[in-house]
Amino acid sequence: MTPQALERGRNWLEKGALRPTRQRLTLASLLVGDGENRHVTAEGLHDAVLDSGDRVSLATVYNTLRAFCDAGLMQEVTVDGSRSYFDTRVDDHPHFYREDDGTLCDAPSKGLEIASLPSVPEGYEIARVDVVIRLRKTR
Amino acid sequence: MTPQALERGRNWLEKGALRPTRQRLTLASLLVGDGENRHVTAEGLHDAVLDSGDRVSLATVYNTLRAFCDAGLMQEVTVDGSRSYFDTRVDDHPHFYREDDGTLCDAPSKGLEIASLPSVPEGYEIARVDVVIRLRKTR
DNA sequence: GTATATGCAAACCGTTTGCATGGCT
DNA sequence: AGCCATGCAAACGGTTTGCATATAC
Repeated sequence: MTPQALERGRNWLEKGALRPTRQRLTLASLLVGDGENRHVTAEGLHDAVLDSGDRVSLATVYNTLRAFCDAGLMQEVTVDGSRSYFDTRVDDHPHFYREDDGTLCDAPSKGLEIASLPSVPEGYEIARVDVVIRLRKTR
Repeated sequence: MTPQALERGRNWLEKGALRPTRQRLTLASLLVGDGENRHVTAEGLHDAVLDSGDRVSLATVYNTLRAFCDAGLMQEVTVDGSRSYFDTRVDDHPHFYREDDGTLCDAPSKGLEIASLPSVPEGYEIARVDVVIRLRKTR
């Protein structure tokens, strides 16, 4: 955990008006410490914490990821019914999902062009358009 | 359960090379008996069975929906981490998801136009493109 | 007769919650 | 001091599974 990563984590928490507790700083640094977008599962992030030598309970990882989402710092992405993914990038953008290893990553959004959207039923408006491009290994 | 619905269910099972047991016929008739596409959850379909006066165990509903998917008769659609949806329409098409009541339905695919797709990572090909248009009530 | 499907209840697994403790401001 | 965050373990809900029974072919 570099000082810079910690600093980035701290700023990020501030942006969400969340108190910089030890656990939140640990998670935040792992998530945004290098300035890259990240796609994690609760379990995966928990493992990453343990690997880094720190310790945060799994329940707190869940609660904290939820708190990050509520604060608008992250976004929940649904690609696989059995697990939730959390994305540090919060704008509406397409994802690649590798079916072989369950990995999620950003798809270059410039490549995707949606020319038109179906007309929406009366009384409703579009909250978000989720695009998941499922990838399988070529054999 | 009309004779015609039963007949449709029977043909549908045949298409998937599945034995026409009482339970499968019941489910099949409810799913394709009127020729319309359907989007169901296991729980919802189970309720529909009970409402129709028949009886199939919930475990069998789950197992049978899975069997239908394996046979290529249905498709699993992931929109909400907490539940699985099953769709009788098996081609690649966009969905409307009403966030207020958790209802899933087909979006008119003619309305959606994807002009171009992001280039796919080396060694992978596109298995499917899932498009879920999340709808919220206008207030 | 043999393979396969069903039902039940128990196992399962990711996630959430209640409650007592500890830490931030 | 007061409020909010944390940890643990237990609860939870949707889904799957093991095994004995029943059914299609």
